[in-house]
Amino acid sequence: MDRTLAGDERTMAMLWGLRTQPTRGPRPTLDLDRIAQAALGIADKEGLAAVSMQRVASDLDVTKMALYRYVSSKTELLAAMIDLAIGPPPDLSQVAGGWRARLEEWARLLSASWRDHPWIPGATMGRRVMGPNEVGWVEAAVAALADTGLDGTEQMDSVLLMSGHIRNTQSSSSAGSFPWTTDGRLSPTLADVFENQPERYPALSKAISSATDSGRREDPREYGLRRILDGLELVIAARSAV
Amino acid sequence: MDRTLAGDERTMAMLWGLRTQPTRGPRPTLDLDRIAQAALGIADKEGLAAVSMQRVASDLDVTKMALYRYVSSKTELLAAMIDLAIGPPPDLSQVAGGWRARLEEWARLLSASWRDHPWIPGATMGRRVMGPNEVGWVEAAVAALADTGLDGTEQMDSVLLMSGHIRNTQSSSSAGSFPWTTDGRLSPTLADVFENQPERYPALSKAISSATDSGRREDPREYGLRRILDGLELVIAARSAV
DNA sequence: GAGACACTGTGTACGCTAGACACAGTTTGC
DNA sequence: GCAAACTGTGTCTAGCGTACACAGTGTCTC
Repeated sequence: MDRTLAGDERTMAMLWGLRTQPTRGPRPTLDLDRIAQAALGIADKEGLAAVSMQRVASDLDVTKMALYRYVSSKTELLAAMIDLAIGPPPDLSQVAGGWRARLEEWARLLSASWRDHPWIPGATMGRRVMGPNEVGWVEAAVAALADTGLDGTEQMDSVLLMSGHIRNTQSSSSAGSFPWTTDGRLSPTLADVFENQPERYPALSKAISSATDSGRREDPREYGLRRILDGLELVIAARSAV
Repeated sequence: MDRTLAGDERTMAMLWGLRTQPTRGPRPTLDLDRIAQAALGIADKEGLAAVSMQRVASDLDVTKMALYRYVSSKTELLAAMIDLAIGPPPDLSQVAGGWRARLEEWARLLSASWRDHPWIPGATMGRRVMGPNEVGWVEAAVAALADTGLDGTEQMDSVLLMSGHIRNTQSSSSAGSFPWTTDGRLSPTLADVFENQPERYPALSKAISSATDSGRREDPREYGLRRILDGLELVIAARSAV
């Protein structure tokens, strides 16, 4: 079990399948994949908060302490669950249209994949350990930028920018707008502020009323994505002009 | 205390100072602001996880149940703490250079403000209620875009894009790069993969080695910000050309 | 002034969490 | 055959958010 490894490195070894499995002892009734699968099912159906060691264990008909034979902490279980949920990366090499079309497809696929796992944005904030699937998605996007003239740092920063945008627009609500909304509608308190005290937030009040007037509700994710890709196109054009 | 209001609306009423304070009864020893301040101090010094009702209460020399006289749940306390941490929005009207210079300044100020509260990105994911300060920051950014020809929806989506980027690059690490790092360094396991099995992630391996070679570590936040602003500039130019 | 009322902070209790540890049972290598 | 290594279980602790009953305190009404 490589108990000598501490924390992150132990988790890395698990995620990347570097565990040496024992020869002696009783046959394990579980394996890491079944555990991660069970946790994933709970998270998808009932939300991330419903995933407790107890709950996962009971779904697998074992006691919660049995899980600790396969996973050193809940954090580690979540890491396994996240990489399982992210799933294998796509192959974009057949997408026609150059880097931009590939990144668009990449974003579309990533977003679609996350739609089934709405807890992912929240779970993938902060410091954590990446699994092979997640790195694979990064690889796919970086590969799309390989021949653009961007250097390695720029390629990775571009992917970081893209994936961050997907995460943001996936999370803040299912529609992906500001979190002042319940079901896409303004809270009564805020609606009152914008309507009856427009001088408090003049630009915002105006923007909101013009937005509700026109009604043409474009997807904030698409909007942001287009801006980002436009921005990338500029720097890429600059690089290849040199 | 407006007990009739449920959940979010109750929290809104608190954040926006719409609570009717009672006349009878003993003098309260606390007030919402002191509680939020105490919670904020704990979060800044010891992280968001250290903020428990017990801990906040003991810092204020009361029992934890006393806090529930001022706050209906921990979620509500966090909302108050977040808006306090975000702080009053800046006045950008004196910034010269048009919308782009204003948004750059806005991003710089927001990022600087969040630097003292590294827990904010994680705490502001998911669904929640916005306070007056947070709305004020949005107002400041929307105001910068008021005369650009963008419609209300586009203005708000642009601000969402900007703030999301700040949050992403603030959180994933203090340096703001991919979360495969401990102290900005690759984990031994990943370093091994990229060095000894470059065929597994060819584009990424190449990008990483070229990045470490050049060493010119540009800030991923600045990089992304520039791309976003460039993208916005394009659409704004298109709007004003019409 | 007397009482009702509304509010205060406290103490106790409940169900939940992650995880440490000791233990008995099972499989394998020597 | 026996020791070593591993399994799942049961028990335990410390902590969490929060519901609820309670005694004390201030004010408003009569």
